[in-house]
Amino acid sequence: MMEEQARMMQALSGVTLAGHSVQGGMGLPPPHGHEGTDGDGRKQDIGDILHQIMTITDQSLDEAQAKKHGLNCHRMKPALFSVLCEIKEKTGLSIRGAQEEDPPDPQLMRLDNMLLAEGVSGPEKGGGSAAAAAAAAAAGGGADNSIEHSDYRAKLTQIRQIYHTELEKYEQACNEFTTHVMNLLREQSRTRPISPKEIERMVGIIHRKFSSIQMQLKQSTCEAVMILRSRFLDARRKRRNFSKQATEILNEYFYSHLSNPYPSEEAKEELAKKCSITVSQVGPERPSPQQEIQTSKVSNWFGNKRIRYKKNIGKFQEEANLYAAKTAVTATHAVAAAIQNSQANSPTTPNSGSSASFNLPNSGDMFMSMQSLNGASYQGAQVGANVQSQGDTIRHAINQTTGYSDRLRHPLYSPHGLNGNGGWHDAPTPTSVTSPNEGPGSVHSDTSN
DNA sequence: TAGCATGATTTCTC
DNA sequence: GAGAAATCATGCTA
Repeated sequence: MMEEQARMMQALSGVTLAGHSVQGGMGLPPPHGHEGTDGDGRKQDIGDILHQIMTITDQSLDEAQAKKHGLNCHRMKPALFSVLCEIKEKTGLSIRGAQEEDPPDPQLMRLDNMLLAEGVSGPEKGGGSAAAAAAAAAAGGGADNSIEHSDYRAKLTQIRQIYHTELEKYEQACNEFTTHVMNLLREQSRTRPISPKEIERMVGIIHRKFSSIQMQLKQSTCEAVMILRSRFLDARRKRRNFSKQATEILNEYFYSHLSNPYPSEEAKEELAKKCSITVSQVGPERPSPQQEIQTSKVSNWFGNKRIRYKKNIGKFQEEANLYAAKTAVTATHAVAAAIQNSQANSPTTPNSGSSASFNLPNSGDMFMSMQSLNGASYQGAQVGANVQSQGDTIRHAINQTTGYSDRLRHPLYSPHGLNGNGGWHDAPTPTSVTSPNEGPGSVHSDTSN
């Protein structure tokens, strides 16, 4: 430091002051009239001043204050000050030259791009829609995942809000600190050679420091988004078993349509609605709409069931028999009740039975079984009005119950729909899918398969 | 905790 | 795009 000052002193004795030589170039009037000795006098004067500046720190506070005041009022002060500023500026420029041309930080660019892509930074447009859409595509469903998406979006919005709040805070703090430092430097510039450029430089340093803090914020925000994303994707993989009731409904449908276990979209929706009661709960929380079985889940279930059934018919035989027996009993009771009902009521008012909304057996299986139940074809049974009426009522009654009537014929139910290759597609597709007695709430079997 | 059950996902085919 | 088949990953139970 002392060496530097000495160098400056040395430089000052011959250096230019804003382009002019010290001697006669300062615009300062010679203190005394003798040209020959004036130069030496001024040099001595400047030397004195510099000596005083250099030794000011060695003195007591009071002495230093007094000397400072004297120096401030010295006639040479403005000139000397500008020279010092010039020297500082020159040295500063050489240091700065290397620093200023910083290439954009690739790490920062990556973070910025990611935040933009995730919808955290940049204009708000339903934050993270791209990510959510990607996740939706991965899930293989559209609207089915809307609930999860809304959760994801809600959490992303939270992150976005926190990010922007923190960013604002940082910017505010940066501005406040910058203003404070600028004021301080301006204040000090009265006693120290601080040029405006130097203040600018200082501001730049402060901004760089604050942007490094911002980078940390961006980094942690990115991490939060990644965690959220991975959790969201993991959540899709998590499963909870369907409730017993739901499984029974699905099984009933499956075994009643064993010749063609491909529910149509409507059937899937209906089944989804029917099964939406719950999925089995592990915790104490109550079922939410999120837990409702959706049509895609129904598709999954049927896909799994078909495959597993086909792979191990023997194992599922028991289950099939169980459902057959169970529903056969119900069906028999229903038939008996229907006959009784039809006899008690007016013969001209058929279909006055129950109004169950979910007619599982409105399928080819059911229609075929009706034929066998009547001991003749359905068409052949239409002999008289009463006969027809009774036939309709019985058929309706069975329709309203379960439709495992084909199993009434077979004490041990066999999967007649499976072909030799183990596929269902070549199975005898029911000729009539729309049973003559189809109700508005009935579920169709998918004939496209 | 192992082994089975089962819902979800991925890959491939038609 | 729907379904088959394989596979993954979690839930459940003995």
